[in-house]
Amino acid sequence: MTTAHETYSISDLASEFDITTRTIRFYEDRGMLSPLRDGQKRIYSPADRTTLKLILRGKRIGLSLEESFEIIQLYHQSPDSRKQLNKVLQAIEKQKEIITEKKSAIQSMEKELQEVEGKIRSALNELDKTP
Amino acid sequence: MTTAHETYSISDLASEFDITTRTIRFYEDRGMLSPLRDGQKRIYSPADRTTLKLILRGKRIGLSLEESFEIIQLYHQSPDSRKQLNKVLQAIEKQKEIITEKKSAIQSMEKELQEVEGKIRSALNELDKTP
DNA sequence: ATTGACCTTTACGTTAACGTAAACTAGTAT
DNA sequence: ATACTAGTTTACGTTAACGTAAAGGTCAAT
Repeated sequence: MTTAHETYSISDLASEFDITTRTIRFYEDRGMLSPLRDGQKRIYSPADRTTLKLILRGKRIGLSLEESFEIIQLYHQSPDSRKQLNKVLQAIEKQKEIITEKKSAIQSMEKELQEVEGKIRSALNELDKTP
Repeated sequence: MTTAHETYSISDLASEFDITTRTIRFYEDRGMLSPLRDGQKRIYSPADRTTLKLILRGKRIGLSLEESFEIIQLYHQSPDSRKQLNKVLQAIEKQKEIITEKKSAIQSMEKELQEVEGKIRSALNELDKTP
């Protein structure tokens, strides 16, 4: 079974994720992407694409690039020693806490939005009763 | 039944939420807080405190101050006309979509973190088998 | 009356995360 | 040959969200 070995140009990724090429180069500057080169041109692998996806997903839930990068490094790394493995486990626990905190913030917000919605809807119902 | 009518100084709120007074004044500058005054001093009500809490919660899930403010205005407003009520309903739907999007981003991230954790744990188990 | 704790306004400085423009290159199309 | 399209580097500019003084007011306590 061979892998497709797909590649992407910088504008491929830019248009797919609706960002500018400047943004992608900026992430590279920050050490978060290291695409291959065809002469001068950057060639992105599926792994690069995944990295980019993770960065953008992190942003959407309020992670800084630095924080997203920490998580990404957890993926792209295969530690061997017990010591290394345990370090990674600790890092994962830390990230899970952060995520848990965000989850609860979102849940509160969702709950309150629904409360407000309920009030609005009953106000509308009142208006319907006695027009 | 009387309400306690509690008040807070700026540093009360700053220390409670672990932010600086500068931050609180900045939010006021942006029109998100409008505390009463005792002479020069700012006096914050429980409603102000709630507003601040909502701002900070918004931040934690990646909302800009502007976006948080939109949500806050949904709370602190009591519209009367059917037209107004429907507008608010639309705004709520919009916010719920945003929140839903963030929820799914968080869930993906949580899921993947647990996958990585699983791999690490089984790698540790392997090491335990043949030491 | 002076120290200290807290408050105020005003204003320039900083960081993250890009935006924007200039000047250049390399391949493709007419 | 020329023009177009997509890419490149370099570098100054911008916005959001505060940080960090500076200079001063107010009130209680020593």
